[in-house]
Amino acid sequence: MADQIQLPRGTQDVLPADWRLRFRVLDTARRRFEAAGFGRISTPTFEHTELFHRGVGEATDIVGKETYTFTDRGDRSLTLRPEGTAGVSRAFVAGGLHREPLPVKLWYSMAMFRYEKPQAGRLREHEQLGCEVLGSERAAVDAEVIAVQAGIYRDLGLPDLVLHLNSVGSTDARTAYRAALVEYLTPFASELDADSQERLATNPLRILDSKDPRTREIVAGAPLLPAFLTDEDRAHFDRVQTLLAAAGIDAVVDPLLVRGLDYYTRTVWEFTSSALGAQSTVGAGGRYDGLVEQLGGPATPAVGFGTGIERIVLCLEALGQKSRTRPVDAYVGVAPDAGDAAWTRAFRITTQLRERGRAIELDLAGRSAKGQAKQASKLESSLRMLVDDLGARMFLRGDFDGSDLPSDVDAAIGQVDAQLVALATMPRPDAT
RNA sequence: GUGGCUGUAGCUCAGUCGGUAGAGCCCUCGGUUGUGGUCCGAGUGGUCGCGGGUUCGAGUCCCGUCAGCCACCCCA
Repeated sequence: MADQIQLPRGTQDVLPADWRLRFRVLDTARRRFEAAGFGRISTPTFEHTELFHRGVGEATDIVGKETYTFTDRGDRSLTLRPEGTAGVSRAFVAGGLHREPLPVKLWYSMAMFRYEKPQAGRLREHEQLGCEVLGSERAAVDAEVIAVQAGIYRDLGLPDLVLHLNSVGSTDARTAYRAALVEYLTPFASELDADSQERLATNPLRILDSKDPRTREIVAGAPLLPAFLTDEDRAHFDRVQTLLAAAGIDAVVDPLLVRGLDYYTRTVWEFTSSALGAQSTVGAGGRYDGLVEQLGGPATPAVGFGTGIERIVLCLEALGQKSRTRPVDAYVGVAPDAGDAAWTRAFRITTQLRERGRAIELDLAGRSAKGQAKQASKLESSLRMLVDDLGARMFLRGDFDGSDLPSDVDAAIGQVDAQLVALATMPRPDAT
């Protein structure tokens, strides 16, 4: 055998068994989004590199050191999307959605790419589910987006979730705060950890997030962002909290919460779960009132969130949850010593029952009669057919002889279908 | 990017002091059973992540490398 080709680092195959839980996540999200009036959107997997530089910010880790950037054969610089908001905002303008009744509500589920050191819950290619609402600065939009996100988690039954909430203020407030923070921190510059020293110049707000003990001591005495919020910012944030409370959603206000992307303004939040370990963020979001304009569109306030599907699945698995496959309605097998006529008959029965919407498993493995019976049981089929050259017999669970089906295929199918209807209205007999 | 732990069958793992690889599950077949559960038996399946080194001999010891995991970092 030739050498096996390994998975690229930080990627994964999603096998049928994995898809069962993922489908549940996607179905749940779709239901929640549609109930709230969201339409689905997809954007390209790669964009012009400039989109992320301008939109997300060159000083951010995600764009500064984690992108997959390449030059294509036409000498264009392209980047695999590391997050969803920039692309959706671009599409909002390019697709003329800004001329539709505002706000426009969009949801997506798309792969994201970040060159990071892989760990559980941290992949180089991962899938993010998320939404963006563009065209309204009302606090009700922030609260609605958070409520949809919380609703998805609640429907899925995610354990131990905590919503951390903060307001980073409007652009003016942030500029003023940033200046004050730099002024406070500069005398301590040599005592800060290396990363924070660098950020003093590039992205001082992120220093608030540092876990370095000495940096934290210094940060403890720093001016706090809430003091710099404008009256409008404060009123907006209060309103968001009031609405969340009205929706029965608990939130912990965390004045040190700062998000890693440059475009956030005002409300920012993060859902964490103790089930996840170090990568504890299940999903996070925020308002980004300046982004669309920065990308060349009309001034458009907006809010959104993203949540990692793999991390949700990890939470569900921590609960010991496994999703079951749909039980098959009937199992069709061909008698081991039968010939082509029997296979043709079995194939007709199978395809025609499927036309009626039945889930039918045809024994393509050519199992023994006993093997067929075992397999039918494993698939939770309570009805089984054994087809030979002359006709077919139908067995119910525990049935010894089976009953002969009409040799006419259409009549046989009608009889099987009627039996399935009858079984559906009866309690399923338990295996003994 | 920094530090640490771990890589043996499709899965979960055992493998002693270095002596040419095992179990359970899964899958297929057979037996038992008023026949699809139970139980019993058989079979399929592995260059021990990969590459070097030490040795008469390496799954086992050493070095490198790749990958996963944990913490940092970052974040969903």
